[in-house]
Amino acid sequence: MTRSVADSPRDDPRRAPSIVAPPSLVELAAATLRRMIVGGDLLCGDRIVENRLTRELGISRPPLREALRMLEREGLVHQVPRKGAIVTPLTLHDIYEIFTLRGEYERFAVQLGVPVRDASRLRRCREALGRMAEAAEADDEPSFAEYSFEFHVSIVGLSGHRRLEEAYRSLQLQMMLSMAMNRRARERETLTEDLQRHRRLLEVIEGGDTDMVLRELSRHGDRTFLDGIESRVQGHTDVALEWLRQERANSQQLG
Amino acid sequence: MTRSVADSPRDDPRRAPSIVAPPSLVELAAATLRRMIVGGDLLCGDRIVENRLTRELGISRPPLREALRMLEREGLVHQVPRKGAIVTPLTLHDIYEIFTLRGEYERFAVQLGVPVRDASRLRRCREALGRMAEAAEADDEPSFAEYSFEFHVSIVGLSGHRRLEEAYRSLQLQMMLSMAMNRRARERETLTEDLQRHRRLLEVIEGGDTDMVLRELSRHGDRTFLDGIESRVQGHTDVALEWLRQERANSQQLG
DNA sequence: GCGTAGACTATTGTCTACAGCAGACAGCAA
DNA sequence: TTGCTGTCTGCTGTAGACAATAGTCTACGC
Repeated sequence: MTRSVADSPRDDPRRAPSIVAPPSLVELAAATLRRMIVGGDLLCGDRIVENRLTRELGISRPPLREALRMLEREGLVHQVPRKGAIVTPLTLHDIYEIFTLRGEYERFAVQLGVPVRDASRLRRCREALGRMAEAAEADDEPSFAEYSFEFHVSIVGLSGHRRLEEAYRSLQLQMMLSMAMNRRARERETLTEDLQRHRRLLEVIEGGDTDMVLRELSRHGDRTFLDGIESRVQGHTDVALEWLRQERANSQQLG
Repeated sequence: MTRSVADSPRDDPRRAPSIVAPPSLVELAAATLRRMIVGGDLLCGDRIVENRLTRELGISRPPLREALRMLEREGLVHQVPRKGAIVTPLTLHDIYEIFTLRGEYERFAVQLGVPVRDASRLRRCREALGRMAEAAEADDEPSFAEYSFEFHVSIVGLSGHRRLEEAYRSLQLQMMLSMAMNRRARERETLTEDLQRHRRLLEVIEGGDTDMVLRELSRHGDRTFLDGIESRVQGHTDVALEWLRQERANSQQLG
């Protein structure tokens, strides 16, 4: 794995392009933790004991604690004073929040970024898609998920809106966390089919018709994930249940 | 000042309601730093030297560093490995990003939250407005800004969407940072006029007509702040300049 | 006079150690 | 046997110290 799904964006235009990007233990620890969480090594609600992790990662507590603070603000970790940290437990309401907000981010990004002005941004999408294809070829599901993540972020990146992209990246991580709860749901769909969906999306984007992209996005969603979700999580608020009903109705209508 | 604009939300429903909420030095340091930054004690681009701050705040470096990590993810502070931290410098493009994304957040929140279902959420808005009125009465501008901040956050809180509210809170802090760059612009408008604007907004919200709230919001903006902004910041991208032109055209048309 | 190499200072990155609090368990009493 | 209380262990919160690196200033050579 050459680049983690969880690395901080290194392409901040404010920083002069340096030949070497010296990593700090904090960033490395944060990246590793993100991988562990979205990869399913740590499940929702699991306690995160600092001493144990320092042994596993081979670092001392201060950098680990700073990394935990970062993940806390990203929403992957929940810290309670004097009681420690746990992987954020997700309720159905949380999943409702994650999906709806992600939808808004994507919609706004497409409105800003399509038709595409900057060719280099499109290249970034194509590269991610290319890596997805390679991973699908090799039947390497972790890598596929990683590059799928990068692909979606790069789509939002078309907007040229860094804050939007960063917010989206953070939320997308939470989405991967929620999906780590039930991997089985995704197995129904083959990597190849998934790849096709993404390829079609990029084609529509290159077409430049904003509305058509929005329609394609609305049917793009990972709705298979939502099947039977109520039985696997708690926190069933009214709005969340209502949203779930709507999503399923749309899903049937479209596909 | 009983409650900082920068305090973390204590009303997380996942945490059992405890009699005492023991503060940690990290949170206290983060709150203090936020106040210093949005209050204008630290200006954009100012270096943040850890040792100096530990002396000023009377704490040691580890909690301060953790606080800095939090502010970094909030976008108020920019850290470069082995070179230290600075208060995030803002370009015109940054201001474009902050304003546009904030607008999207507010729009989405209103769509979800108006008409209001939960009366307790409305009470929160009214309380913030009440405190604004008190501050205006006393001609206490810092407090007024603080409660205005809380008012806007509580408006977004009507949506019942915690992640949206948190993202909005973070962005609103950056907006206050950008406004700290030129306090003069706001002096033209009296606190009373400002209060009236907010009061009208809340009335429209209580009316329950979503579209009408959106219209009111679109003319609510702090556009006086944008006057002559180009000369005070750098980073003039094309999209940012185009946006600025649009904003001014809308501003003239509406008011 | 200008450029460069060296040392020095200031600042960040990291680690170890100690203090304080929370939860668990055992012992005692009713 | 059940409930309470005291102790005890493990964890987090914080502090201070050490190591490493970047920036700067000075002195030397060309």
